[in-house]
Amino acid sequence: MAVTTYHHGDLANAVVAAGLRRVRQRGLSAISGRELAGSVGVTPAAIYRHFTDKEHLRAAISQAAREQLARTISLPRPRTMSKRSAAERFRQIGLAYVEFAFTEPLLYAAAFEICEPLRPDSPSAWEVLNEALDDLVKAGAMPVSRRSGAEMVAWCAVHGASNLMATPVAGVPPAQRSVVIKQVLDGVKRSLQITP
Amino acid sequence: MAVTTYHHGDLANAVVAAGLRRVRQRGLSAISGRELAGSVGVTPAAIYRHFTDKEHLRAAISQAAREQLARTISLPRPRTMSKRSAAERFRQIGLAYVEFAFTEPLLYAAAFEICEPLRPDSPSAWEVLNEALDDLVKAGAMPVSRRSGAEMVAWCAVHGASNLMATPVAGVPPAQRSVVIKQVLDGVKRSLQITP
DNA sequence: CTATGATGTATATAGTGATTACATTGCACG
DNA sequence: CGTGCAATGTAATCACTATATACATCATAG
Repeated sequence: MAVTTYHHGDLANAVVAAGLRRVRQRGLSAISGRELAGSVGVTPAAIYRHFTDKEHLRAAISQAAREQLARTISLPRPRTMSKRSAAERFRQIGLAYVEFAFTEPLLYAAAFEICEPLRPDSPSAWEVLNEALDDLVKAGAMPVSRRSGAEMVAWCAVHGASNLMATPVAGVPPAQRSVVIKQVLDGVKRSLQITP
Repeated sequence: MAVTTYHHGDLANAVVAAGLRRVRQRGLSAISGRELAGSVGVTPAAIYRHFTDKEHLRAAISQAAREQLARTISLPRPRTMSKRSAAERFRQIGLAYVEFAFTEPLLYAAAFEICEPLRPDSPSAWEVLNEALDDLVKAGAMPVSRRSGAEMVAWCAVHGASNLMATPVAGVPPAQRSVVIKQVLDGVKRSLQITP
């Protein structure tokens, strides 16, 4: 295999991967097609063979960030679930979500900065959440009557918390964040009448 | 007063105002210093007498958007408040928040896109919310024990709902939005044990 | 008045997204 | 086995943008 080939072979993926790396440091709005092309060892115009637009490129990167978030919150799912383990897993998923927003704030922001759904190639965060809620009902840890719309109640709370704390618009000192998260998660639990 | 003066007189404010107009249509990431300067009838470089950076300019516009949001949710506050009216006002504030995110999605997004706090010159949404919560406690519509951290529980839910529905990352058809909002607001009410 | 600092202009540079014409190459089909 | 064609990358170019510097104009304090 030659050390350098005229054709890259996997430019689209390579560019998105490089884009993700860049986003983690400078944010989605700071990426430049030229710089990305350079970092992959390719001419700027080559990108336009794989992405119609810069917006298309950014959308692909945003999509990749969303998939990374989804993978992060896809906690292992035991075959049989007790009330306790279902509730615990649900909580852990929420924690993983805000933790992702914390440790990778720019990546998290990028994930929701563009939402034109280029079809995903892995289960979305939305699907992970719904599965966990179904498990709660199946395990008897949540009344069926609360199931409808529960995704939104839960996601809104967790997503809002992540948003507000990842970029400090509210004056929440970092030391207090974990207690805020606890309050929010307890609020969801109370609101959805999750029992154990 | 001459029809045209060499000195504009109020460039900083004029540029931010023009920026807000632009943001409502194309979003914060689409503003260009040159175009803004042109639309105010001034040379591009003139902006840099008032803003160090393009980032500084964008931060000022974002800040202005935040102030507009805060004004929108600053509903009139009756002198004396019953349990019912306090709870009702609290709910209306939440509704006004998501409604703002709905009717001006790009402005709303811009408000939280940059959060370096250039000091505001009007009460923030945060302050409006805290005032409403204090009123709830004073009116006896919410137990004091729930007051601590209540801002976060409420804001996270409403902010999350606004975020998720203003840019449709979740597949929520517009017709169902109002019922989702109702569920979220009811969830907050239940979580904070607001009584009437 | 007048000079001085604040504000706007003119001009220039480097980097950006995008388009075009051309070069190279892998691969399907004879 | 070629070989020709479509896919992919390159070179050169254009219009636009942010930003810096030197200069013009003005408002106003002394």
